[in-house]
Amino acid sequence: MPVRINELAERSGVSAATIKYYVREGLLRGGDRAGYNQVSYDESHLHRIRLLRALLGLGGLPVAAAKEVIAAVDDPERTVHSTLGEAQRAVSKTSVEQVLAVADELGHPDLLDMLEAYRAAARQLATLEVNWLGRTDDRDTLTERAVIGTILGDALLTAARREAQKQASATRFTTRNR
Amino acid sequence: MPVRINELAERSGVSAATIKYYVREGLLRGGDRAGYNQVSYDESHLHRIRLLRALLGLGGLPVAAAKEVIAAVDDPERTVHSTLGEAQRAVSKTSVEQVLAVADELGHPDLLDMLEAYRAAARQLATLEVNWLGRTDDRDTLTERAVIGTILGDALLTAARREAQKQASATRFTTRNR
DNA sequence: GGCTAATCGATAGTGTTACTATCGATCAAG
DNA sequence: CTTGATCGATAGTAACACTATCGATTAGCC
Repeated sequence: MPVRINELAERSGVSAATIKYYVREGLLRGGDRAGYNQVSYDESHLHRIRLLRALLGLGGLPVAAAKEVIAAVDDPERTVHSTLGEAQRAVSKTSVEQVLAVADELGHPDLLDMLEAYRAAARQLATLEVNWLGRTDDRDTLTERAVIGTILGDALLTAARREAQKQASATRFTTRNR
Repeated sequence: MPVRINELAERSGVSAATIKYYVREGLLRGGDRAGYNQVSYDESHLHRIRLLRALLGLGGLPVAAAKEVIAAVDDPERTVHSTLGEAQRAVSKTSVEQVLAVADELGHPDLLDMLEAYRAAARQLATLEVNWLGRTDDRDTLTERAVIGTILGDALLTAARREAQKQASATRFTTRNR
């Protein structure tokens, strides 16, 4: 179902101007030419825009970082492992060491005491995630799942954490003292 | 040890101009007046700047959100529970539902299958964190720990997750196929 | 006492990011 | 044959987080 830019804009929920911008920035393939002012977009463009919105919105990636992730997904030479690495690099803002250093500076060095628990939980989830990834055999789907698992997984985990904290804090700090 | 703005700038690592900006924006108390062009800052200002940098840097909060968190920390009327809630609100960008909806749109509705595992891990950590919080009795320290636990904990968890994923992906995708 | 350098608060300017709007040329569709 | 959509190029905008400059004043050193 080939469509023109305005319909693509409607379906994807981003403006035509923004689609042009994404094409300019190399985030999105241009449509297929069919005359001087006729270019047609298809399902694949729609899907890509949705992926982009997930990276930029939920993932909070800057456009430049999203571009690199997209490039990794599109590169048929890349292994799943290296695509996943690229996705991780894109979302990495801080290392464990940096976080602990800041905790130290703030006078709460005992944040370190929780590190092992965090690591254990992370290991457990990572195993699960890698299995989730591998549910498909198609290489393109697999690499896409790698970035989705990284980006959406991050968002999902922090959202779940907030829910759990809210719960834990409620039982701890409202039923008893303080 | 009362100091002037330039020394505070040096010690904290942010410029004098930025300190003035933070004061203007209500993120930082002004120093104590001691004459027309004499204002002195102390340890508490230094500590506050470090907290700010953690919120703005590691936490990635916009200045406006950091302001609200700071206000909650400073409000003696607030319970720990509500301060923690404020910190969570500030970092919340997405809910579990939103993330799952996006996964659906992208053609990976089975991300849902991992939700329970994420929730279980989150619950476990949340219990730990709340205990960690409660290691102090001082109310001010307690509320500060609430925001530090939320913000730095988020950063620490995602960093640990990346480490674990890297590991898991390496053993799964480089030793065998693909 | 005189001079230099620092400080004050106020206001204006800057660089970056992610779009958004406008343009003239061209063409599809009714 | 007219109307309206499209094209790519270029310029403009809004928000954000600072950063720089200003004239008035004064601390601190010789």
